[in-house]
Amino acid sequence: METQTQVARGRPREFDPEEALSAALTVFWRRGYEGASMAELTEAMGITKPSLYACFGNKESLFRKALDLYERDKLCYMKSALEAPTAKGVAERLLRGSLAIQTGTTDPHGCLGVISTVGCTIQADSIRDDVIARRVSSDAALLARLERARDEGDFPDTIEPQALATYLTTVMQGMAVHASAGMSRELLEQLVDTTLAVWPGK
Amino acid sequence: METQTQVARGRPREFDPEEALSAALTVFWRRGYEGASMAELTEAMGITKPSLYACFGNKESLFRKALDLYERDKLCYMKSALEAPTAKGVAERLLRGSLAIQTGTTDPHGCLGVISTVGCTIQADSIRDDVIARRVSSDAALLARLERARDEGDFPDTIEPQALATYLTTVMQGMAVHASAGMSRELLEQLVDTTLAVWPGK
DNA sequence: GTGTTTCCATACCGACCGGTATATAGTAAC
DNA sequence: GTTACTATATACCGGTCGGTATGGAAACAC
Repeated sequence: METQTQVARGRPREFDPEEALSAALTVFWRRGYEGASMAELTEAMGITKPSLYACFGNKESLFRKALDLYERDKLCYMKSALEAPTAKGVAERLLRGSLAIQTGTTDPHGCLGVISTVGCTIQADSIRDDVIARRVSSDAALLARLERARDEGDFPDTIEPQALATYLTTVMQGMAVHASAGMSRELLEQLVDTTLAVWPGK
Repeated sequence: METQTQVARGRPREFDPEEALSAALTVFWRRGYEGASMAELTEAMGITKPSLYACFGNKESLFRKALDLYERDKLCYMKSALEAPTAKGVAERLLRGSLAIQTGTTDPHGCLGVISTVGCTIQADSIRDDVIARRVSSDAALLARLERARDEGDFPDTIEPQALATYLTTVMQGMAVHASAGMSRELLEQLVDTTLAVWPGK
């Protein structure tokens, strides 16, 4: 069986796919899936439409690859956040991590997942479902972490881990909406502080 | 000066503008401003395009009228919520009111304001700004109410009324995102209970 | 060099977008 | 009835959408 990488033949491409994908991610982030036109995408990526289709498939395929990049580069803080020693520590890392992403100076404000979930409406149902499915899997990890925290006595037994997980993701999503609407970083930091101030337990 | 209402002349319209507007609101609610096509709108409203344009102007004007209807019919609970005796009472009325709207059995799930804020991207900046402006004005009323609550000792002085207002609207917006994503009413009720359980003060 | 493969650029495709011109049908005033 | 006026229905407008056919340019193997 031939496992060797195929030898390059013919004219090599003149652009870097990763850079182009990063540019596409920025456009999707700012415009949403349906709001991003192929014209704006190709211009931001610095390539022409045939090059885009040859390299990334169609628009939907491009979006999924951009979503992969988003999870890998922007949502990596979530995994490490779950390693905090207490439930409140997890919450703080998640909230501050969300804040950092959603109010960055270079990237668009808001959360790509929220934008895609709320904004995709028409034929993009499969996109929407995909984004929601990804969210579900990350929520499951958070739930498992909070169940452990409950066993370790991080918060009162009167509060269900599921309820606390839903509550925390709700604050993060609401923060994304506020960030999309242009709320200042100072107010969003105040929001994080308030959420932590009312947080039950340690 | 002639203040009498103008006498009807010519052929009267065959549809009820309020019913048509209500149908348009449902479409905008489910699809967002840009996702709602004139074809889908006219079909849902049961009228043809010329009738729509003659009665409601253009798409943007129709949306603003639908937004007025939304505020009048769906967001009316907000005003009465501010009349609750304590800050926690205000929060509970707002949260349960949001929940009722966003998980209704007939209307689409989620909040039209959030959908319009997050989803409008391209040429619809004026729509977006309008929705955000309306939100700002209602937030100001909430802030004033919470300042009074602070003076009345409803919650500790360590928490700023502004911070608490931002926090509460954040939970409501996050709830709208979850509702748009299809979260069950049971989980959302649990979310409301949790938010009230951790609420600071009375 | 030649042949082959692949990339890039342009022009184009059908479909749909928001919006409208035109013609017909229907109602009120007279 | 006639006239004036307005709603409706159909067909259509230019523009943009996502996606592609075509032709030439560039780099590989030989």
